Amino acid sequence: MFKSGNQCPCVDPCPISSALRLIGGKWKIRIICSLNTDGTTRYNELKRKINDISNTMLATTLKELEEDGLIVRTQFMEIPPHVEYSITDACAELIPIIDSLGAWVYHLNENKKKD
Amino acid sequence: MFKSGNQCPCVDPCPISSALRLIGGKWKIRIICSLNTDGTTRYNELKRKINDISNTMLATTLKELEEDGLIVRTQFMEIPPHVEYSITDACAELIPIIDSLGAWVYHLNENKKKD
DNA sequence: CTGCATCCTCCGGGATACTG
DNA sequence: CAGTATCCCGGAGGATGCAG
Repeated sequence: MFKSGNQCPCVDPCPISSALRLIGGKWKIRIICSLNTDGTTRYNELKRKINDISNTMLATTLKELEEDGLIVRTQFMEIPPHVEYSITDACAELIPIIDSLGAWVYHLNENKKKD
Repeated sequence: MFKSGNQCPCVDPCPISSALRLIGGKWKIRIICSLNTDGTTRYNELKRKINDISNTMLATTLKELEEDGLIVRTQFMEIPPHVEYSITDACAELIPIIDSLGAWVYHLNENKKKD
């Protein structure tokens, strides 16, 4: 198993690179953070909150996140259509990790200002 | 300041997206992990350890990592040239974070197998 | 040994229009 | 409302050769 505390094996598949593929790309973090902050959200609501994202990218990114098990899609059989998205428990466990990533970058930039 | 524990502000510049830009791309994690595991390493040694990387990508990626303050380049004024690379303290602080990312992906995949 | 210059390919991502 | 279909472009990344 993968023991936390180990160094990256630097072999394929590198688990860290796998993680970066899951949350990489231009929009995934934005979507995850939005769903985490505001909870369950509908498609068009999400589109309004995440500025400048196109339908193409929102739809394909949501599909990828769902396939990777990071978000859940709930479809209500109504006319007009009604679909809701929310993060999974696995994705919730990711939040503190990416949060510490943000803190790390903050400190990195603070130290650069001193130069 | 950026307080750990906060949600991602989902505004530009998102600190998490900034972090992903610093360590994203095809080779950065590989290089960081290699330098972290093996310590100070010369250019060609690095090229041998990181399989399939071209000179173009190794050189440009190393330069980016150096500009971002993640690695240090030490040049010895010799003929033939002798250059050594190692991670900075700031980069060392990143290791446990990306390590927990790896652990997170591992558990994500384990849970998928049960389906 | 440690790179840089050049050229090329592929695909992430955007614009626009259309649909059940 | 919640997406698909289609076309397109720029930039990340690869191959090869040259240089100090």
